[in-house]
Amino acid sequence: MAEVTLKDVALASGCSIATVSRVLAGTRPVGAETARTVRAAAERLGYRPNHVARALRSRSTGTVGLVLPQITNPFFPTLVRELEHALHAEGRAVLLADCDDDPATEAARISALLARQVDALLLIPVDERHSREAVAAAAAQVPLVLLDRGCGPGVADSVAVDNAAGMALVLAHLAATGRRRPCFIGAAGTASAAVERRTAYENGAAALDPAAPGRLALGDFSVEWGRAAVDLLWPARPDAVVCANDLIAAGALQRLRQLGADVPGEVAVTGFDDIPLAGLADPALTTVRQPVADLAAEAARLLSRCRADGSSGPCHTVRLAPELVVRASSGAAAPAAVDGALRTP
Amino acid sequence: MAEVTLKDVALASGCSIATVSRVLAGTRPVGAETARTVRAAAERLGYRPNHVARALRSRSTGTVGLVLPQITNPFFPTLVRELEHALHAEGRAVLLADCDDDPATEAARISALLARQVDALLLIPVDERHSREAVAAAAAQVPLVLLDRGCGPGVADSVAVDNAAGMALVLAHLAATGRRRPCFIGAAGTASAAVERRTAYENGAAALDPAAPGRLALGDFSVEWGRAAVDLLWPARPDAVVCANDLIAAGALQRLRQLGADVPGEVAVTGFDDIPLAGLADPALTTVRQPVADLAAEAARLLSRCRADGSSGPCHTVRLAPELVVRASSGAAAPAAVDGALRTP
DNA sequence: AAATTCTCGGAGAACGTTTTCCGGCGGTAG
DNA sequence: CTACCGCCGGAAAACGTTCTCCGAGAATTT
Repeated sequence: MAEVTLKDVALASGCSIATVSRVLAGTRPVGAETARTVRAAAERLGYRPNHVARALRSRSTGTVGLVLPQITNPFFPTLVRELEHALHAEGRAVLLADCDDDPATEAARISALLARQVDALLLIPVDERHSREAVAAAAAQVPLVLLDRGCGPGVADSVAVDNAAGMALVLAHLAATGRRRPCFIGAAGTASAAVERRTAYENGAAALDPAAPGRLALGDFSVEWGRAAVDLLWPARPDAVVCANDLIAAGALQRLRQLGADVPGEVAVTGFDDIPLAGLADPALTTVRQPVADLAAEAARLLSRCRADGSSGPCHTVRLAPELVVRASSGAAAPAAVDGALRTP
Repeated sequence: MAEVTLKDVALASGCSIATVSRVLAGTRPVGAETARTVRAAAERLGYRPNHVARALRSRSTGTVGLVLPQITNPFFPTLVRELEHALHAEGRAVLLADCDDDPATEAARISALLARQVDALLLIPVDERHSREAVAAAAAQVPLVLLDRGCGPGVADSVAVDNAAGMALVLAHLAATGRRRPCFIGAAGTASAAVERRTAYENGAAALDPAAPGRLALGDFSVEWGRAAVDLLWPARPDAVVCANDLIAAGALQRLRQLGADVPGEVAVTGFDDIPLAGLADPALTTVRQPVADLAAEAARLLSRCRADGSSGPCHTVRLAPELVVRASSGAAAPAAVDGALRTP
């Protein structure tokens, strides 16, 4: 049925396969009259080019692999969406791979994708260190852009949000609204987002309180850890809980409410990423919004670019500016709570 | 570099291309000695089969297209994850397409996928009615399994949760915990999930209160609508708000809290789907959990099956049983609130 | 007017597989 | 000893494109 090939069109239009290909692909000028005939025949027969054959011959499949740690991480879906749209707009298809947060699975997925001759890879590494080898190997074969998280220096092009700037926005906001005893709930490990946000906190918090950089707890990027960390940090009665991402913040918020703490009166809570959940939390979460659409656009741009290059040149690292989104969770502090002396239940 | 072809292996192992292909693909028995040599040569040279060439010759790309309305809908990521894993386990790759909740985009994505010669399609239709034509056309070309939502009778195989059973579980639970004046916030339109959940409510709620089926508000599956609908229904002082999905329930919960309503003392709230958000809401949301992993497994199974068939046979429709997850939002009703007379602020 | 370039179209070789067909070789049966 | 039937291996034809040559005629230059 739908098996109309170039040959059929050629036969129907009375010219050669080569000519038909040229007309349809526009690779070379062709006589106006012939072109018309060919196009008419193609239309009439309902010709649809066979991408597989085209890929075999032209050594380009028009697909890019998108490898990510866990699609269920609520930060990723919006990113995936933007990427899918940006790529589709260029006529490329997206091969999706979910790594289950496991570097071994990640390596397997990468080589599966490579075996399928993807033109390029978009990759959010699972782990800065453990992903490195597989990523470097892949980068040697196809254009590869790292997203959101880095993967060691000089491995591949990368585009991410400026985590330090984001954290600085948060701290400036807290300072401006009179918070003086912040603490930090972050993630351990070597993932670049974890490291950058943590050190940005440590560097910036000292301006508020020399002891502040010391008040931090490191776990992972989960709601559960947010809950647990509050139990560790709350006894010190901070007036702000700065979280390394929104999931942690959601957990912290939940636990603080359980403990009867007044947010934001007594203690402010901030997140990072601005996932959909952030606006729904109670109180709504002050957070740092990642410029997801720009991230995707930039990644797509880098991809086209490093395909244009031979393959050489140093790695480009693009950092995009985040935006502070102030919501209820960092609203006005209760005036009485200045020194933590009197606190209403 | 990585351009090792069958020809190279053949040359290195001193036998023909055909033999190498047979050894590596295992399509035909081959002498033990030869096989060993070939395998050794392949190993040594680091041969990786070219999936594109294979696809061209064997007319099977080993890819399936996954088309969904909006990856940002929080119910989908877990489903996508399970599907990706199930498919990858069979050695198939997933081509992802996001439709932006728009039937026209959906049609475009479907034909793009078809042009790329996907072996099959997994599709969550945007709209029961508007998706129909494109879906039927696609189903004529490749095996196609509908997921989560139907698309009119007899169009294609489909696997979904038993929405009626899920709603029945909710109503039974509400009845058992003494709720007598339920209301329903649902979605308008013809999407099968919307229709099935709505009619299941209408049928089941009459047992609690003859007037209950009348208390419903229809909008869409969003948080915003959940908020808005509460303003419509709360004046009638229901003692349970049954929502058609978790997003609506989250919005309803938020608005009810704003209005000072006591959940669950005064009014219970239930959702549907059990998205990650449900456990995080305050109070945690009672909801109906979809058997996502089973859904994915069943879809994968159907896919392999209808590929085995010629293409004929009637459509199979698989309905999986959901599970009620009881959380705080439908806990014990306040004993005093029986007739809505006295209500504590 | 002859020589050169330019334009347009066709024949056919790739691309890397799978698969069909065929031929040789050893064994068993006639 | 000849005929037939495995078995195993090779040659070569697909699969549907793209792209490189080539050649014929028209257009331009010398």
